Amino acid sequence: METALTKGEKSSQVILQAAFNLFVEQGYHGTSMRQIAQRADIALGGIYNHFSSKEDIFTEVFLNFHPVHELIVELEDVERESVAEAVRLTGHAIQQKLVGQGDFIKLIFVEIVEFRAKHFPVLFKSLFPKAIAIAQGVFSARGKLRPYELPVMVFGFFGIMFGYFFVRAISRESDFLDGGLPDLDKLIDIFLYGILDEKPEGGTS
Amino acid sequence: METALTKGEKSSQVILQAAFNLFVEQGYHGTSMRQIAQRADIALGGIYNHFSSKEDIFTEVFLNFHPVHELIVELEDVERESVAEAVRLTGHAIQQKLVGQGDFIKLIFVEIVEFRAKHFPVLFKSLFPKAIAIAQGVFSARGKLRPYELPVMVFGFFGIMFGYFFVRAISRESDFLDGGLPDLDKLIDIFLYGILDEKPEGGTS
DNA sequence: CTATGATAAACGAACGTTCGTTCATAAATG
DNA sequence: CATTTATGAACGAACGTTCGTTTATCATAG
Repeated sequence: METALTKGEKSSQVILQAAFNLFVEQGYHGTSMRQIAQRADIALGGIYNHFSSKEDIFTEVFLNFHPVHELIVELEDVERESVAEAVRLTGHAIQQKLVGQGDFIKLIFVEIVEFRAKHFPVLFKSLFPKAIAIAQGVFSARGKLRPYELPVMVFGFFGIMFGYFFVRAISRESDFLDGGLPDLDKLIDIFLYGILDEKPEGGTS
Repeated sequence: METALTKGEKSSQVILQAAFNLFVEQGYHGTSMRQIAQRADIALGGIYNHFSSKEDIFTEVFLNFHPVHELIVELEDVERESVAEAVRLTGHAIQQKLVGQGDFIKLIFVEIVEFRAKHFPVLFKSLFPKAIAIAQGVFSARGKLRPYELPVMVFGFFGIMFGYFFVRAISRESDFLDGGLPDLDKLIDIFLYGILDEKPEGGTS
């Protein structure tokens, strides 16, 4: 047994994973402690040995138990040969990390609707400095840019990515698009044409 | 009294409005029938004279009681002198209708998370033909376009708008941005640079 | 290597409360 | 007066949490 976790720590992780899955499947108020207990294979009362309340579990899940922290670390190492390549690699890293790891965006929906985004400032403040540094790195890579302020470009890129995730989240649940998801690379290309002063090299179309 | 509504119809509308507000404030499972009754100023049991269940209320709210239907009608009349102007006017109309009328986007979050988007195909199918017609009209207005497929451009625009609403929804609840919302016109400009073969006239920067 | 005992963890019945819904009855409507 | 609408008490089920108890864990003592 090479696990460095005590039994209690192991149980906490199992509970958080079960809660994460249930929260994105049915929301916070739509998930009961009994469901969490059942999916974590732990007795109902046992949960309270590790967490003081249901909301305590959500707070822990929202602040720590998701892939955004790993994502930030990965993005710090992204190649920055040119703006176009930096943006493309960043987009793909986000897609792989957030889409690959299930419906992370839905956890944010839960936070906004069921908690009025009250935990968000805490998460945001812990990510903000690193995110700004990454953005500056990406958009100051070699390449002539139109004179947009950094936040405008960040939100533009952000919008393209979240629009993509949003459509994915809906169409995964009920595929009203006949599987016709938009091509992320083409969306990124539109963004690149939008911010670059000249045609970006290596486009998809 | 010039209202053409019977007492029952009037009550139905009051109930739907109360439910709409509560659902976007606290989600579906976070809202109780007693809260709806109280805010609509109707006795608890009286609700069931108009709706057969709590979910029936949500379905009605989600499919009919929101501003998207009016929005579609407005968009059909948008000026289409050039692609740039058509896109800008469309963006502003969406902003005014959806942001002005409160947090409509949060109703979609509730639908995705708490109902797994199960009502979405119904809404989508009722809007799809008109939406396609509008999109074709907007993007075939006078102006040379890069050779993107229509769905790619629609989703790109959609993403820009969605990202804007998303940031608004978060920062309205807990203003972690110090009120520094992105400028929608600049975001639309990025999109226009992205799809147009030449500089769009009348930009903001 | 085993025995011990304090602590940590797991258990599931039970508590008080709130939930969505129903019901008998009364009031308002037209 | 027949029908629609409003009322709020009542129902059983489900909720989050607590409780007394049992079981597991693991450093230390023998």
